[in-house]
Amino acid sequence: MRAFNRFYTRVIGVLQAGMHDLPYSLTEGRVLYEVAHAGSLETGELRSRLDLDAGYLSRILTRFDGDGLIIRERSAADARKHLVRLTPAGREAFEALDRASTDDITRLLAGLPEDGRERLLDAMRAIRDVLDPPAGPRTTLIRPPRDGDLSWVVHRHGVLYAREYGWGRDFEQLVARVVADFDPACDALWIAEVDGRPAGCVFYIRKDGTTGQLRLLLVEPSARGLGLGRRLVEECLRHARADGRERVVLWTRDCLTSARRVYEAAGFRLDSQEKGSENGIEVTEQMWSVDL
Amino acid sequence: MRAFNRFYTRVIGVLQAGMHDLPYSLTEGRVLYEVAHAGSLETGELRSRLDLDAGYLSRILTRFDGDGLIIRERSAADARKHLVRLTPAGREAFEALDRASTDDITRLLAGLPEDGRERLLDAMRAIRDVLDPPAGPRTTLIRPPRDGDLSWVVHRHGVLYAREYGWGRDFEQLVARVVADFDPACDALWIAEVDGRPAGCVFYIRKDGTTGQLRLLLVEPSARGLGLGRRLVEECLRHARADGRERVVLWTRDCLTSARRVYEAAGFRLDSQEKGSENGIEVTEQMWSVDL
DNA sequence: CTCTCATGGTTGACTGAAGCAATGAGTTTA
DNA sequence: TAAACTCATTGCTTCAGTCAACCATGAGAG
Repeated sequence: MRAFNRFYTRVIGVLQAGMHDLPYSLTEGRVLYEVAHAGSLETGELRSRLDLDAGYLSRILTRFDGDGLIIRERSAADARKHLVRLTPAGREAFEALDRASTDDITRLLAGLPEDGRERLLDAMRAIRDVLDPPAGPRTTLIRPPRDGDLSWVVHRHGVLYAREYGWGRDFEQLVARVVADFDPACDALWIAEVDGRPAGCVFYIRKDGTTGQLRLLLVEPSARGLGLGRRLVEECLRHARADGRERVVLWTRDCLTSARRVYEAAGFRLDSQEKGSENGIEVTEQMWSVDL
Repeated sequence: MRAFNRFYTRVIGVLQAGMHDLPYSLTEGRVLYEVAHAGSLETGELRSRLDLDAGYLSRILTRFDGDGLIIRERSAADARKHLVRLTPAGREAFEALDRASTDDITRLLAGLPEDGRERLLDAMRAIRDVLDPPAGPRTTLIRPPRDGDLSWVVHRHGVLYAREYGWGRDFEQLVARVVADFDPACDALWIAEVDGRPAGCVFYIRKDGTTGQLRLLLVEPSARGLGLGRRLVEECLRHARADGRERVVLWTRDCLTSARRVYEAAGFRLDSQEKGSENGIEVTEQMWSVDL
């Protein structure tokens, strides 16, 4: 991590060096940025956003005012406070700055291989998500599948169960078979999204007679505790009723305790279980069902 | 990307703020770091590594010398140059600095959720790999499959072909079926690695009689041009011979031009082709074979 | 209504980081 | 051996940013 910090400090340094021909320091640029994006802003707000010293900010604003980039005026509500907004000249200065920065980044990105940009942006998003999880309630959504979801399902099952329970090839193939046999004409699949990215899934499979089967319920560790498991199961049962089923069954293993709680809450009851083994690991297969 | 830069500047700032009780500036810390890691270093080398002004560096070194952290001595080979190395006190100062930095990072990481650390480090590695690809020749390897590879195969096929050719659910299910039907007792799979990470694959499927089939040849865009496709196909044919096959066949589509070149180079010839359509997109299915 | 105190902004003085340029010691080359 | 060059040092300067004193305004108590 420290190696990365050293490295990235240098990257940022290189990008900023490219902007040295413009007459604004980094901090001044940030001020312009904030004011440009807010339209009109109290200086106090500006100060706290950029974590600047009041005196320093005052001087910067005085200079900007002198250069005709901004207009400062007293707040009508509280004459102690000042409001700041950009003049046309200020907006132009901001846009020049913005353009210079965009150019630098474009130049950097242009030197990258095909898929590099995407990987870069993915990784950056991941870092932000980890270090500074978006505060407010995360937006969740249960939706029908799209292209790409099936391979996502296989991949995440493989990765997560390998990590959490050590299940290997047999399990991956089992998942692949379910996905391969999935028939959109009579089966169904829902994907749970958190903030626009897949975070869980469940399959509904139409069995013979009046029975349906729930399969491959998964919720990403990072998305647990949001009630997605419950909603996925509910969606599945609702669909089963609409599909004329009288009963839904599912297979699971005793080690999947959090899934079990979801099944119980949805009305499933344990019908039978038997011990088996996979790759030398003891597992207890369970069969659950619910009457609709 | 700019949002990330702003964000990460703040992260680095926070980490450095935690070290403010120590009497060294960021640059001084970097100097200590370089000298500590190099053992003994010419000041010129130091200057170019850290990209410092000669005067500024001279002053820093003078101060360090005064504080008894380093020893400066003239180079025996060229008395204009100076050599710098740490005194025991200097090493101790460096270690204190190092410890403070480690502590800060540990504290930051401790506040993260379970899988966060891993995602963070993965993402950081990805960013470095993209922005500053390890120079020397990349190490490549063709190896038998491990746990997790099957789901990787499904996932990358789904993602890459969706991106490059717009193939969707049908193709994902086709791949899933191949993976589900894969029988390690008579079939085979090889994974190509670049720098220790999966970058390609190929399946060998034993067909009836004396025929084998090559399936799901894939090389990541970032790993193309390294000859991995050729090596995967060779591995597959070698195995087919060892498995007593007289002939290996494969299906492909005419739009996969780079794969075609690999097949031709390996001795495959086009047997037949027919037009079809998938999701409304025209495709030409081709059948190739090679006699062993 | 006015006095007091809190808040917000401004200004002057100051510090530390860092760059520039002149200087001098030492080295290489014509 | 003199000229050209390299390298470290030092004085001067700039710039970013902090601190503290000060002034204007607003809010609440008597």
